[in-house]
Amino acid sequence: MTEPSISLLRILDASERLFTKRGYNAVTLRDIADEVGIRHTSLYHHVPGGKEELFIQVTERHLNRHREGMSQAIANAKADIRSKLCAVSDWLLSQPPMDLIRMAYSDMPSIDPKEAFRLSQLGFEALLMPIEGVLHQAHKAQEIQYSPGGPTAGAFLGMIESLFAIPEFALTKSRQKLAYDLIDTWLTGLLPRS
Amino acid sequence: MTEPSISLLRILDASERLFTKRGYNAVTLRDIADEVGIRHTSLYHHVPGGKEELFIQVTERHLNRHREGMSQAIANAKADIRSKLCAVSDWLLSQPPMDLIRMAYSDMPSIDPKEAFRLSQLGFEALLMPIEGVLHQAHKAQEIQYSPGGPTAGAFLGMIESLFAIPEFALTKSRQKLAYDLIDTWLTGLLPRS
DNA sequence: ATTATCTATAGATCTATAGATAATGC
DNA sequence: ATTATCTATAGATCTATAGATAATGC
Repeated sequence: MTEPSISLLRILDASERLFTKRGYNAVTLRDIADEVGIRHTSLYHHVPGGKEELFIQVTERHLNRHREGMSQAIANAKADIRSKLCAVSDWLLSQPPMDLIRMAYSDMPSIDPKEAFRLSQLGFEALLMPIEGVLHQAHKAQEIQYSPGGPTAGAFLGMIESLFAIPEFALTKSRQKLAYDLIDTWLTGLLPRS
Repeated sequence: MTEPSISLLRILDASERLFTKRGYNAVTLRDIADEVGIRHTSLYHHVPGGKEELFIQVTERHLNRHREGMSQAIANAKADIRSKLCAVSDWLLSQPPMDLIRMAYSDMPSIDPKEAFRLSQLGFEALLMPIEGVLHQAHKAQEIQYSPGGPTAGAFLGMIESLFAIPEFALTKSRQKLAYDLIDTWLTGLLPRS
């Protein structure tokens, strides 16, 4: 594992910004090169595989960071379920939107199926498994009612990510605070507690 | 308002299938023409504005159908909040995934900003307003606790749409049933009711 | 006569390669 | 000497237009 050069890092960072924002197909090598400040042909010196390899490297790196960030957030949070979920939410909102539906329906069909499968797997491990773990833990501690292996972890992710659909100018509170409200509601329920 | 011809309808249907599935940038006019069974140049006879007009027409039509379908679902459901939300969920799952994040970050930046704004507005009216209405109604009837104008409606949408991220082969139950479970949890809360 | 499709083609853009030139490291 | 960038260019693909040909409606 050799250290990536500064140039490569700048390329990966720019690619990540663009790919995560607009998706694989809406980004061109020119866009990336422009953002780095070089000609687009120079990208091939660092990433011979071109656009597809760039996307795969960047997505893999991003998902690994997510796995790391999620487990850190969970480990450092207080033991109760609310603290854990808020920590996960903080982490998710600190990163660019992670749109699993776009990944599955739009990005992945455009790349090599084998790599697509591997990345999907990694996405599952990095994003859903940690949440599932938190819920499972709380379930074992009899803190919550919940049936494992269901759609709950994915739904939590979708709920938090939905905050990215609110445009900046329409935000009255920070996304973080909105997320905490959502988590509280999710824990206690919409129905009044007699 | 003249009736659209059969050919135009087939073109719009094919476009809608492809655009909703893969997004604006991942679909080419060739893809659409292939699915219809004509040459891609023939599309211009029906839609002179080309790809962009096609996308706008199709998205507008889809969102109008959503507005109609949502309000129908809500109107026909029983009066209690759970029935209303389940009806909304049934409707949403009967349609292709509606990925608001992809729309906002990937599709919309690729088209005329004025049209993008109009479509976003329409999306808000068609999808979020009806859900907001259901919550508001239930709040007035003192059925639920909830603060209007917040992220709740969007979160509900994100939660239901998250079920589309589960691949077909991984589904143990139908998406519909998974959705009902999510709604129940959302209403009563994860925390045990004493 | 009108409507719908086709062929041929222009022009733009995109990914990618080859080889020349500049910058950097010993 | 090696590494990173550039210029020039090939080849593919995409959107779009013009004008010919076929199908349809009166």
